[in-house]
Amino acid sequence: MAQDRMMRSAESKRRHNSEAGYPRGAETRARIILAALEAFGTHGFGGTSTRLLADKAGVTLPALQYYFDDKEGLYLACAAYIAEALASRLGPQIEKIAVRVADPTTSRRALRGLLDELLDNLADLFLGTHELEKWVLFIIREQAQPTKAFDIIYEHVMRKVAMSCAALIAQIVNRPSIDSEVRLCAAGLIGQIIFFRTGRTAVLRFLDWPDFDADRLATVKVMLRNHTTAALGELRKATRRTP
Amino acid sequence: MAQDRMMRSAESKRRHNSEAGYPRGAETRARIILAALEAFGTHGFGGTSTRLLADKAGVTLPALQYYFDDKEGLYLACAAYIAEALASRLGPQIEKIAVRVADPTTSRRALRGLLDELLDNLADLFLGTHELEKWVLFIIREQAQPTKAFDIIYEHVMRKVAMSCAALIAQIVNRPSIDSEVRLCAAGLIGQIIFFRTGRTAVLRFLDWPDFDADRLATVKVMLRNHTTAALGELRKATRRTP
DNA sequence: ATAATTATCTATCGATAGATAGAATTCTTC
DNA sequence: GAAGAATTCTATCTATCGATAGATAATTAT
Repeated sequence: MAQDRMMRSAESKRRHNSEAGYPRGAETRARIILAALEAFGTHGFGGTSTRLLADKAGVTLPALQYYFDDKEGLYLACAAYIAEALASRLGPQIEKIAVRVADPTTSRRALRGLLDELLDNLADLFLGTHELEKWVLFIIREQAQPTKAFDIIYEHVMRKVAMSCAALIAQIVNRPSIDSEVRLCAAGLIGQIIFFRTGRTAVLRFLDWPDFDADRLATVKVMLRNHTTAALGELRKATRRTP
Repeated sequence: MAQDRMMRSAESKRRHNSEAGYPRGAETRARIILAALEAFGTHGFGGTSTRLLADKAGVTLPALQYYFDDKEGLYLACAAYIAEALASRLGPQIEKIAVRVADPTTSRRALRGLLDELLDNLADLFLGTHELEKWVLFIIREQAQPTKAFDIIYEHVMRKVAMSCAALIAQIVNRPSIDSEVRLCAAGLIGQIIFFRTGRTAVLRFLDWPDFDADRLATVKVMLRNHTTAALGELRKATRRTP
């Protein structure tokens, strides 16, 4: 029995038993993650102290170790939370695209519509003002300097979205979706959106805009759509040259 | 006289007299900045300890306070260094563009050539492998979370580059360079390049590339050029609709 | 040469970082 | 309502943080 405790202690120092918990514990855990998401997004991992995290979450310091072992554990839990939240938000659309792409009767016009829908959705997600806004900062930081958290978000969300985008483009220009140029095009289109978020400060200053309000976001979307049309056109031209 | 010393001490705690220095001091100062650029870029401001900075620069801790007052002062000095380095690297090209844009006899084809040159240069700067590579990380971080350092870099470099790009586009599509759509187009084109750097990890993983080597960088540049052609085409079309 | 200035060092400060032990409390279950 | 598990607390540890004092060495000016 003492042996048993040693074993248990050896495999994990965690005191919190994650498989069996009281409702109150789960709520506290969630509260900590929500607070941490904002803090990590705003100040980064190094710039956020555990005491600040505890304060924002309305808990005492040891609660963090109790639920997440250590600071990094909490950080990774935030990444997992984001990955799941985004996956559940984008999942249906991605599945729908997979179905329509697999269906040979789907018209090119319909595929293009799905692509616009996907990019619009991403633009709203990254540039619009909503509850996810704080999380985006977390992702942006991970892009700039990937940690383990990046792997989590990439595998659960980014890869799927990019694949989805590439599949649509591939079908539209009649090429395999593994094609480098197709994937490069997908990356470029998605990247343009992401940039307007990562480079937000610079872009807004350059455009002399106070913010991406609804009207201005619409203007950006128009530009994105034009670029999509243009990019697909160029890609199709290239396809005809080397069929 | 004692009064005088008090006054001097009050106006600045800095012991290092920046206007009059020995050559050796200037060299040490430069060495610290170079080391700090890499460290700050890699670990961020909060993640870099002054002791690490001192070690990397081969100086002792108080040297940092001696030359830069405090950690933040060193950080801002890094930003100023980057701004100047980039300005001197891109300055000639920007001036050349200004001259050619002001000259009404410059052909549209020539303007397009200048635009491609500018974007190619930016792609090399941000995606190519060279001595500036470490500094880029510093900028990327500032994009994600702007501090005072961002203002320095933006005003000295980004604004000028973006203005230059917008001026070229404006002239090509025959619109004023203050036009929102023109600036948005410029931001989009530059942004695409920046994204391939900020989102480097994700992009490389998605494309299953190990790195942006010379060949692959060339492929990216081709895509950028296609997008430029396409974007200008769309913009000109829009101009004809609303002249 | 010597005085003044500039540069660098050793040693150490107070503050805060992340983490933990162990007691006290709350909740669930029987 | 008592036992036992889960949760939260107070108090504290050690390591490291950025910063400074004050002495010393190096360089230049007179």
